[in-house]
Amino acid sequence: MRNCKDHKTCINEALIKAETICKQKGVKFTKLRKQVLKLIWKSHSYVKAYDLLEELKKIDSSAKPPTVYRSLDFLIDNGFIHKVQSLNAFVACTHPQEHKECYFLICKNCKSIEECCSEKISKVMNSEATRNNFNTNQVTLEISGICQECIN
Amino acid sequence: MRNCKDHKTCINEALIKAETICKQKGVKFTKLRKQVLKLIWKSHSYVKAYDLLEELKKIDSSAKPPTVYRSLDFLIDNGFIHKVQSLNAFVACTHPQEHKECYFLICKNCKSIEECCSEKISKVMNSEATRNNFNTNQVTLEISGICQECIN
DNA sequence: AAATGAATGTTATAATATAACATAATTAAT
DNA sequence: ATTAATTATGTTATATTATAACATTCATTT
Ligand SMILES: [Zn+2]
Ligand SMILES: [Zn+2]
Ligand SMILES: [Zn+2]
Ligand SMILES: [Zn+2]
Repeated sequence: MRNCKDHKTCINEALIKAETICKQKGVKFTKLRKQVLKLIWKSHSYVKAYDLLEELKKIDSSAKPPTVYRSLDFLIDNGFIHKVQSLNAFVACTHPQEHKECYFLICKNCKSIEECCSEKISKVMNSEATRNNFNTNQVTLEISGICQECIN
Repeated sequence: MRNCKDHKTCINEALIKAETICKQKGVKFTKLRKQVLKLIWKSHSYVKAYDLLEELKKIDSSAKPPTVYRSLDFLIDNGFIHKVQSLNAFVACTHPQEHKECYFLICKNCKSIEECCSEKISKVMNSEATRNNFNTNQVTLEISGICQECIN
C-alpha cells in the first residue's frame, strides 16, 4: 500500500476484492459501505472516524456518526479494515481473508502504518497463551516508533 | 495481584514501592497521585477513568476530569500503571521498573487482566522490527480471550 | 401484495479526553 | 527572607470518540 505505484488501481482492486468476498459470504456490500471503504483506502495512512464523517458528508450531506460507525463495524467484522486501538483510528486491511494474527508498525513521524504478518510472532504468541492456559480470542499488537523511511 | 492473599498488604507494598521509586527519580508522589494509584490498586482488575473520578469525588468532591487524567498521565509516565488501549482503561503495574515489554491477558468473562513478561516475545518482536528496519518506541500487546479460571 | 428482516436515517446523548487559564504550593535564586 | 521560577492543582469549558433508541426505507421471501 505504502509503495504502490498507482494508488487508484490499488483502491479499485481492493474494492473489487471486497465485492467478491462479500458475494462469497452472502453479505451486502452496499453503496454506503463501499463508499466508506473507498474513503479509508484513499488514505495511505490511518483515518479517524470523524474525519471520515466529514469526507462522507461531501458525498451525502445527511451523513451522521452512526452512518460511519455502522459501516466501520461492518468493515471490521468482515475483515476489510482494522481498528488501531492505540490511535482510535481505522486502517484498510491489505490482505483480507488471508491472515489471522497481524501486527501494525506505526510511524510517529510520517503517520504511515504498515500491516505485517509473521508466523514467528503468531507461534510465540500461541505458545505464551498456552503457557498461561489462556484461550486467545483476539490479539492487538501495535508497534509505535520510527519507520525505515524516516530514520534515514 | 490476582492471587494475592491479602490485598491490603499488596496495595500498601505497591504504594511504598512507588514512593521509593519516586524518591529515587526525584519526582513528586503527591497526595493526589498516591490516592489515584491506591484507587487503581484497589481494583483487582482494570479501571475506567470516569469510575476513578467517581471514587475520587468521594474523597474530594471537587475532583474533575483533569484531576484524574493528570494523575493518570503521571502514573503512566513513571511506569506505575499502564493504559489498556483496547479497553480505554487503566491497570496497575505489577512490577514497575523491572520490565520493558510486557503484554496483557484480558479475560472477557471475568474481566481479570494479567500483566505478563516474556523474553521470547520481546526477542521475536525485536527481530521483526529489525527485519522491517523499524525503530520501535512503544509496544502495545493486548490479548483478549478467556482465562484459565474461566475455562474450567 | 404482504410480511419479514436488514440497512439506513435521525435525534439525542453517553463516554472519553484535553485546552486554556487561574490559583496554590514548592523549589531555586537573589 | 523575599522574589522569581517552576510545578502541581483547581476550574471552566469544550473537543473527541462512540452508542442508544426509535423511525423509515429497502430488499428478500412468502
Ligand atoms: Zn488485515
Ligand atoms: Zn515514517
Ligand atoms: Zn508493568
Ligand atoms: Zn476469567
